[in-house]
Amino acid sequence: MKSNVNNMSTLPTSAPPAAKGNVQAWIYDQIFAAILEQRLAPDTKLAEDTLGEIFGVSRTVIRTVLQRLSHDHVVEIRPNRGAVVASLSIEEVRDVFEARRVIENGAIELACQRREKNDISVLKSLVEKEQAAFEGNDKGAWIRLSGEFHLALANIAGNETLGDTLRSLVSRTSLAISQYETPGQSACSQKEHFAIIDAIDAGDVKAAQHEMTQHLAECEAKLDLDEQENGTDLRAIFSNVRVNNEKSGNLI
Amino acid sequence: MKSNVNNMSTLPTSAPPAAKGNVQAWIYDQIFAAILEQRLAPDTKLAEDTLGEIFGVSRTVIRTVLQRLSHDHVVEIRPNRGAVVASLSIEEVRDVFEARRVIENGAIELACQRREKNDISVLKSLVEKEQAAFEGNDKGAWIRLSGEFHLALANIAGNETLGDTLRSLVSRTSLAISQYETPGQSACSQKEHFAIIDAIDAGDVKAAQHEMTQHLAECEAKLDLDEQENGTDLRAIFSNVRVNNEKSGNLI
DNA sequence: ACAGAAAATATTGTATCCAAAACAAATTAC
DNA sequence: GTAATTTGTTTTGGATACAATATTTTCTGT
Repeated sequence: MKSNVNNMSTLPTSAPPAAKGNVQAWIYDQIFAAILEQRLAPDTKLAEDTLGEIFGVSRTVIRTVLQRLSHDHVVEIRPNRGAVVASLSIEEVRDVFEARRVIENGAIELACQRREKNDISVLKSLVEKEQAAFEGNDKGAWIRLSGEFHLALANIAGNETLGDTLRSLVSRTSLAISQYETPGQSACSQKEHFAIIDAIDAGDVKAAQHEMTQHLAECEAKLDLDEQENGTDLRAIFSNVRVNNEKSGNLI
Repeated sequence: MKSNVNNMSTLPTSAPPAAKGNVQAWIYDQIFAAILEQRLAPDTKLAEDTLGEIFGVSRTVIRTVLQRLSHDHVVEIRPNRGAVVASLSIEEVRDVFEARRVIENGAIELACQRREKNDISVLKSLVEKEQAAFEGNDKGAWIRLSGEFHLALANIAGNETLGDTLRSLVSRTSLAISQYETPGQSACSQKEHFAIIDAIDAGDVKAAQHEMTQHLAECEAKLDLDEQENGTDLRAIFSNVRVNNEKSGNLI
């Protein structure tokens, strides 16, 4: 009842259609995976009717799936205006990384207390798979496996609540990457992952936390998070400009 | 755009019916508040039809609301068997408190960095309201305000993601209390809240974290979390008993 | 030709309807 | 009388129909 391998919080993969009755879960996974693997870009409209036709179900079930996805912060539902693939503001991306630092360092503390013999080897084999995907240029698999490593870590911590929270944050990190990544910058994070594993293996909480903090900071640094022309800031950028329209006609 | 007072993650209160169009949000708040204030006990069945009649809407909107509540882990939806007020296992309660320790200690670190002049007084007035509710024996308000304090703290930390996560955890804590509280044990947590505030006011991260850890541990200790006869363990408890039915007739 | 208004179209929100599953009751077999 | 099966009722899951709200297109006046 308190094993480390059951009920693991995992990321959706493009699994087979599943048995009957699970259509809903299957569609959920399909859309989720498409977003995480960046086949659906942020702000893409997700019309209920269209999706219903694609998956051969009515709007009803699409609607519940979209609601679940919006709870995961992976799609955004705007009242009366439908759902779109979520788009994170720079502020939100910073928050997500900060939250991850807090939660994952907490998870490390617990993982060091509760780790069992073969936990470390499980982690290592995950990172090896990740490395293979990276070297094979399978970006989708790489992003997914990279997240899977962090979830496996939370899993060793043995706290399902914390694991679920992290799952949501990891998904949003993938979204953030697809939105803000800088072209050539996909460096190998596996080295950092191995460093974290080694510190945990040695039972050195502080060191592991330091590596994790470092790792997350590097991930964030690889993104292009400089404030630039967003729709909302357009006004500020052109604050010096004064145009002759009827409302500001008395100025200048 | 980065104020500490806007977009605060808050607990639902029995607010007025709201404008038109927001019926859904209103019903959500009504049910949520009823659960948090313990007017709806864990495992209470929440039939779609009944709720629809009560609130004068169709099952469709009730279903949406129940789905949202289940995302918050406040109700549980069992496939083909409807929704009930969520009931936490002892394991889950422990996880929730552990997760809160991790997240709230992280929030304290951030709050100490980012606190502004009147943040402390806001916290203090919240705890004073809490004390009033406690002394006035208004248990519903007390539980809500007690949670509100923790959310205000996360709010000062200025990380909305962390705040949302904590909101969910605080709700589940209320549920845990209603399920596992020991009769006479509702001691005043206000003293501990004030201690946390003072430490933050002094900018002493370590001390504040220590107080928080202590506070959460005391809350958890007030609950009756001893393993006892759960339905699942009945079999183990009566493992010595052998009854004469056709299947075990050959034994004894 | 362009801006604004108005009509047409498309999409979401809600209610209702039907099918499938779960639950409760009653009947039957032993 | 008890256990199991069958029947009837209730409740959920999903599809469709209709209403309300956006969005797009067309039309009109300057």
